[in-house]
Amino acid sequence: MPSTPSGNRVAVVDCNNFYATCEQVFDPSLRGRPVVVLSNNDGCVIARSAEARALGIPMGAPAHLLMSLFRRHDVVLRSSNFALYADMSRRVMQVLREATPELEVYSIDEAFLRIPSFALDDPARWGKALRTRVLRWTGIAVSVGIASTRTLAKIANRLAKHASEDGVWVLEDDEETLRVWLSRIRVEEVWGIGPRMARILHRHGIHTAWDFREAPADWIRAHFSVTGARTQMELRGRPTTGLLPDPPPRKSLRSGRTFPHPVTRFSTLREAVAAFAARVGERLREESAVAGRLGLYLSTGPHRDPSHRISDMVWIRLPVYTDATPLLIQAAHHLLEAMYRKGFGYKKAAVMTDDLYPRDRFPQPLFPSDPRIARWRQISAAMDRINQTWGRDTVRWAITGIHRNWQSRRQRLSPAYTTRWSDLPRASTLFRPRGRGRFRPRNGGEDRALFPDQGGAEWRL
DNA sequence: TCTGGGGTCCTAGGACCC
DNA sequence: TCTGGGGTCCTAGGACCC
Repeated sequence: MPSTPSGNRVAVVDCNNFYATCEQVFDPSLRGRPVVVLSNNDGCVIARSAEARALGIPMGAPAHLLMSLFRRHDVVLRSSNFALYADMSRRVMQVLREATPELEVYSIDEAFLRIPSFALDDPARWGKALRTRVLRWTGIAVSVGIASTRTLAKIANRLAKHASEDGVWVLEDDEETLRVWLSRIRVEEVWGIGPRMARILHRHGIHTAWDFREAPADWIRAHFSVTGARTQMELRGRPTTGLLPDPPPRKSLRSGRTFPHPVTRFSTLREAVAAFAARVGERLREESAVAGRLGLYLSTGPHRDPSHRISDMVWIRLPVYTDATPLLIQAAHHLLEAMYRKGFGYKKAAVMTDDLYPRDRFPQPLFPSDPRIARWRQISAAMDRINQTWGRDTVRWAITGIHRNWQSRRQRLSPAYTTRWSDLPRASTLFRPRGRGRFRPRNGGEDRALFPDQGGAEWRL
């Protein structure tokens, strides 16, 4: 099939069934079996292996409703193990980074890539080579969608998953090709069109991606603002944004949980909220950022009686831009005292910060700030260093609780294969894709012991 | 007995200013 | 005290994403 070389080609590379695949890579006994990864509290299905998908297990379904199905088909259940997935993600992205001059990491399992100019003549071949390389070096199968805009590339990626033999799809953007393929994509499957937009569109007889592309532009703009207009432009082959190779600075940070049981006691809530605030502090310092506002969210979850239902969110301005954990905890507790209502069973809580600035150039306060804050910063940073060396929560603030019975159930957790020494798999159990592949060491450092042989064929794309 | 966690962007509307 | 035009900044909340 001849392809038209084009100066503007974007690929989206997306890991297939990412969490489930990560579990299978490190536990060979899971390969070929239906594997389901569960959300926090082992609550609902957030990932399925191909085998589990084939059983008709729906995404997002509450796990307890599916227990008999799980038993009948001997489905393997796993609690989500984000330390493992994040580490595997980093490895995949590293392989991608070596294959393109421009890469935007879009999510834990997905990235946008600019196709290198030498590959523009035959992007499909390049895509296949890339896919092979990722599979051999990480054990993760990916799908590659290639087109002239991100939105079209996302559609190409769907086609790669569902209509292609080799996991790669190049979607040309001539009128005829687009008419054929966009007519087969339901409008709610288009990136950027959610349930609300879809409802309105269906009411107006717009059911497919092609219908949406062909709808009057001013009507789209009037009903769905610039967001909808941009999506339409992209479906017409006109890019509306470039890639963002350097991740832009974060604008907000949050930490929170759904509790395994409703929490009524103030003291328990106080512990949990302190722990979330402490986690936000850690993240701020990791990102070298300071926050100007802090918010607290409390919710009882859905309740039969609306008078027993709470879903509150309150923000306060911090006295200074800060990343000092004690100050964040104080602020969160201040909000909690104002918001807490006796007699309610709280199911969720979260601490969030926004108005973030880089630490080295944040707005200076008019008056010198409390000298204790500098001290708190030092203590927080010292605790970070200890925890980085010896593992998360080696030292922590006493107020964040000892027993922590508000914490999630994670009864089916896989080992931290790649990030905890004691959980390293033995060489004999290691996954060896195609018999010859090896994992690449991420930095020539700690996993050299795990993957001593980093040789293998030279790869050229 | 339930149904995760963490983000971004856009718009409307109020407060405030000249 | 009233009038109007024109602007900025901030925040809440909705919608969407993975």
